[in-house]
Amino acid sequence: MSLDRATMDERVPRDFETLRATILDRRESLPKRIAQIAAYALDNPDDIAFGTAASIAASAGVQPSTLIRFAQQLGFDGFTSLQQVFRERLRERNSSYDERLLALRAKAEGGAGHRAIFDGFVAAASTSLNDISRTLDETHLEDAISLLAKAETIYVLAKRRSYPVATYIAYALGKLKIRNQLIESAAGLNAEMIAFATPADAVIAISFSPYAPATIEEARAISERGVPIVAITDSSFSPLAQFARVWFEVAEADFAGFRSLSATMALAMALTVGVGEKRRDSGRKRKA
Amino acid sequence: MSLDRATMDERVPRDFETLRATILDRRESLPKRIAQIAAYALDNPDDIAFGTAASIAASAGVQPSTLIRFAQQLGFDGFTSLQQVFRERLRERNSSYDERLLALRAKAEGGAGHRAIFDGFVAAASTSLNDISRTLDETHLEDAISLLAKAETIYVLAKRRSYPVATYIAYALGKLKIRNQLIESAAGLNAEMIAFATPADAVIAISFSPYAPATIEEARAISERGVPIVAITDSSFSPLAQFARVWFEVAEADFAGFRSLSATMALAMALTVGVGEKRRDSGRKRKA
DNA sequence: GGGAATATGAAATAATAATTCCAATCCATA
DNA sequence: TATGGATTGGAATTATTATTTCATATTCCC
Repeated sequence: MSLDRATMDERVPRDFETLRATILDRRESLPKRIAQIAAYALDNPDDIAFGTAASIAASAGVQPSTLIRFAQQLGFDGFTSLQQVFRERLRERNSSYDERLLALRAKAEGGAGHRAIFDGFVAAASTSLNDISRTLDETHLEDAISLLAKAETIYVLAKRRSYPVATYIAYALGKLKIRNQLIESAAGLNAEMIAFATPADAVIAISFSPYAPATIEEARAISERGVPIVAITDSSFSPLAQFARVWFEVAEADFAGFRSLSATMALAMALTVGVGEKRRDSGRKRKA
Repeated sequence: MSLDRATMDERVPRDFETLRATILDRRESLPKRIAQIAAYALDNPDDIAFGTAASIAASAGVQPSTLIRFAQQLGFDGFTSLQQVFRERLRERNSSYDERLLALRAKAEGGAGHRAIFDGFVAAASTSLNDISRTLDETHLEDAISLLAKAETIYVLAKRRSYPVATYIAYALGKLKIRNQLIESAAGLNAEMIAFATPADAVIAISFSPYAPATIEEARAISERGVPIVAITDSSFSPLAQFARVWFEVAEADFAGFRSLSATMALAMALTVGVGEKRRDSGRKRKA
């Protein structure tokens, strides 16, 4: 009976996500001006974190007192404690991209737990994506897609660490109804498989140091038959590069001895979908 | 003759990097207490951004007046304007990551070229990594690793879109000399393969909506034999979740109809390497 | 349409925080 | 070691900012 709001009401949201959820939840039932400041808060969280009650109120087009009522309605005892939540968010969202990576990597290297391992792989993947995004050569991409789009059958060649990428390419090509053939080693019939390839086909070959000898050998064999190769590899000294018509240099970061595949995956998907689009377009053109 | 400091001195550093450089540059020539607060500022920039002059001074072990002198020595007219620089830094930092993603995604959606496709996949991968990094449940990770580390043989079960992850897990487990078996569908001997599994083994199963019927069916069969399952899937309604001892919810962003695998890959690698570490540790303990 | 409950605006007040000032201390140099 | 200048500590002062209060407006329900 004598329990007041603060005691009987829900707990005060202590982190931004909870706060956000609470606000969205109550949106309908809030008075006009309070709703106005609520919307402003979610749209401009940085302003709430740094501004003064007066400046924020002015930007949102309300009175400072309304801002304080808003905070109280959420269970805080004033604007200041509401603001803390917005500031905490900025601290934790520790996130210049680079700094977040550094933090992740530091945690991964310093920390001992399994979470640290996970962070390490996330950091490696992010770094790789970042790198390739900066360095990818657009003309190479166009060239590779043109080349592959003309192929009757696309052969996909990769072993060991790169094999997952090959299977994903094969999956995606299949989905897009593009004829393709994964050169697998299980049955030992690779040589025969390669013998079917003609210069009207094309190959996507993927290999990173230490280059799987089988990949190199098969790439050589297939290039000698005049089949054009698009290679994804990690340096210009790669043996794959010398057989390739077009090749991409992808630097993958590693963690705990395992390199990320994220950049290679992104490139592989871009090639695949790019070929799909190109075929659709030229199909349309031919009909038109 | 009548030119005062503010007029004749160097420009006031307006951005954090310049400020940082300025401080580092003068480090040697600063008086003791000022140097103390300078070091503190570079080490704890967030505290400067959010704290009050008094609280910061206390943390750094100096008087508030020293803090103000420090600001003035750098050319600011007081602590407040120095603080602005630290706040600005946080603002820009935050937006940079999100804005970069937004920019990428905008280019990907707006742009027509093949580069746009590539950007789309990079953005999808980054988003996924970001999400999983926030949402991953650490206790699940520990539970899953413990469970898998005890297994005699780890079975890996995934089809179609998830298959690349399975092959990478199998590759990595092999590298770490952990006995494992990829449940492949090629030869149609899956049922027999599953029949070898015992409760002393464990399974990593991966499936996303639309769930490959074979994966679900095999997961059911193997769980009925009492073999514990660690599942990676995309929602609590996933049929995989009901068979699993531990399961992870991974939300992958998609682009052009193909979902990213980057988050799943990172998690898969963390599990794999985590198991490797756990086994090494307990092996050591047993010997000791 | 009238009246109570609720919401809002604006200014007064209280709290908090930045800045200044001055005495005390430290340090280099003669 | 004495002396002047620079540096520092701590309290007084000033400025800024949050909060409260109260009068007014709006809304909702009977």
